[in-house]
Amino acid sequence: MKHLLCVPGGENALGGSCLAERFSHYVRLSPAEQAALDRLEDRARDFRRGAVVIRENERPREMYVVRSGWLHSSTMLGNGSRQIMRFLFHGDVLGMSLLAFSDSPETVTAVTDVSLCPFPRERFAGLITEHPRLGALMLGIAVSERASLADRLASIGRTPARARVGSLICELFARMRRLKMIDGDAITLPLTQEDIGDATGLTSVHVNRMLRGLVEDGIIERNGSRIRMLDEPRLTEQANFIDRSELETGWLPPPR
Amino acid sequence: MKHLLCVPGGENALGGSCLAERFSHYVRLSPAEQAALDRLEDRARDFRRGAVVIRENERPREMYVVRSGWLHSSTMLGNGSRQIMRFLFHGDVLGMSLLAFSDSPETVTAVTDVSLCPFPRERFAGLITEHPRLGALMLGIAVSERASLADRLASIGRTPARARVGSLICELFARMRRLKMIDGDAITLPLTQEDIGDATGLTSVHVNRMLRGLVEDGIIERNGSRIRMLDEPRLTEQANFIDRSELETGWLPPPR
DNA sequence: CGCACCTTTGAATGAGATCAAAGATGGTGG
DNA sequence: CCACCATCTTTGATCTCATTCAAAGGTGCG
Repeated sequence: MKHLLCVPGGENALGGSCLAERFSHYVRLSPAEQAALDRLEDRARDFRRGAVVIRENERPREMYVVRSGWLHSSTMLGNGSRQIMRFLFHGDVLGMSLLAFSDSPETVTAVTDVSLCPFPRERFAGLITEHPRLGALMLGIAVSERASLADRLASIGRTPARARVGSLICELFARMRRLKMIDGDAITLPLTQEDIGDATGLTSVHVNRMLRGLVEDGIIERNGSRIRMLDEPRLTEQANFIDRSELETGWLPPPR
Repeated sequence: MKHLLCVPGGENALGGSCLAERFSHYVRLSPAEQAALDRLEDRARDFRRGAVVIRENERPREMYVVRSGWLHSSTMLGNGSRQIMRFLFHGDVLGMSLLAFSDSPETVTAVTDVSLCPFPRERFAGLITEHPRLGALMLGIAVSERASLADRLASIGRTPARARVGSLICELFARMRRLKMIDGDAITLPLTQEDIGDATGLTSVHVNRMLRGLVEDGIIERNGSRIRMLDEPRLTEQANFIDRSELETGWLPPPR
């Protein structure tokens, strides 16, 4: 399980900011925007597998963009159980809640070793003042994350266990495919069945049985932490999964 | 069950835009911002109880701010069941998903008669270009809604039925109190127990039993659609409820 | 005043949780 | 390089919370 670690030197990624790379999936950045984004981020910071990057109820100092590795965001309930809200990959923003709350409502944990590009909230405010289109784009990203959460809510609130697990698998495949983190038709999950349970509102025991059922029905194949997709259309349909990774950019204001 | 209907004439609310009123809860608007907001909205539009304002998978033309009345946003699953995501009150924005998707991922339905202030997406883009602080504020609102969804997700995914119902009641009390929609320590819910079930991931039968249990334990009191809160601290604790209606505005860029 | 819709209640059923223990797996240090 | 230990997966048995099914009260609107 190897992941890119820190690239030394003043700049972050190879020649540009992490956020710029993410944004450029949606729009063609103007030179001025590109330059402003290059000034946004601090030097990349690394965390080990299991490290807590942002802790619930604490006051994060910065926001981050994922450069490499997996993370998840979760909350801890009073009764000791955990709900995982979302998994974060390359290009995902963490700590956005800093734009609404001084104390973080969520814990963000590194699932693998990760490298993150940090940037302070105030500098971000400057960025979107100078470049409103980028602010609008970030708003679009926030809205789309809200929709993903809503999908997961419907999945957990209104579908049986098998569909919940299926839906998570579909989502991971869709997102990882888009990031080329997929190997043919298989992905590697650095997750325990307990993690999957915490994301789907199930116990690890029951997750095990559901996975097993999906294998028996020839929908997926597993060995170790590797999952091969055998019948994606069927799983997508059984799980009510809808891919929302496309972003509508037609309404955005012009660049500066 | 009476609600304000349309105010005829060129302007929307009494001397200003609905969105301006919402924003002014968080920041003091500059004259330029105020003026721009006044130009944002079209004439208010009314819908009857039960009307569908935005339909899933269709292409909404505009966004709206709630001027009066209740609505909820929901999705319909393939199996015919419904998940209610969120209830919308005075000042809430609907159709924000238009900023990320061309097709709406959610249905928005009027729970009571409502009056809404519509504004087109493109004009909104112009607004936040001229006034980046308002864009930043909208971003904050989107992020805070995401957090509320996350809270509900944890509630549904990881707490028993009684706590789920309790959490919803706490949320409604907190939000309605802030909007002065509360009468002493009681609120009026224009919801059926089926609606509550669709919001909490339960059946109406079980919602009934849970409400009944809360009454028996002296936590709430009911008659008809009226709910009186008798022991809010206890309910808040049992339901793991956290009020997130406060918004952090310290990071916002200066107004124009 | 009557009908449609909502609430309430009981009994039976079932999906998923809990409890317990036996295999796998893999990372670590000797 | 191997052995050991911790962690994770798998499986079975039992239990429980919530659903389902069914039917009897309420309530308010037209």
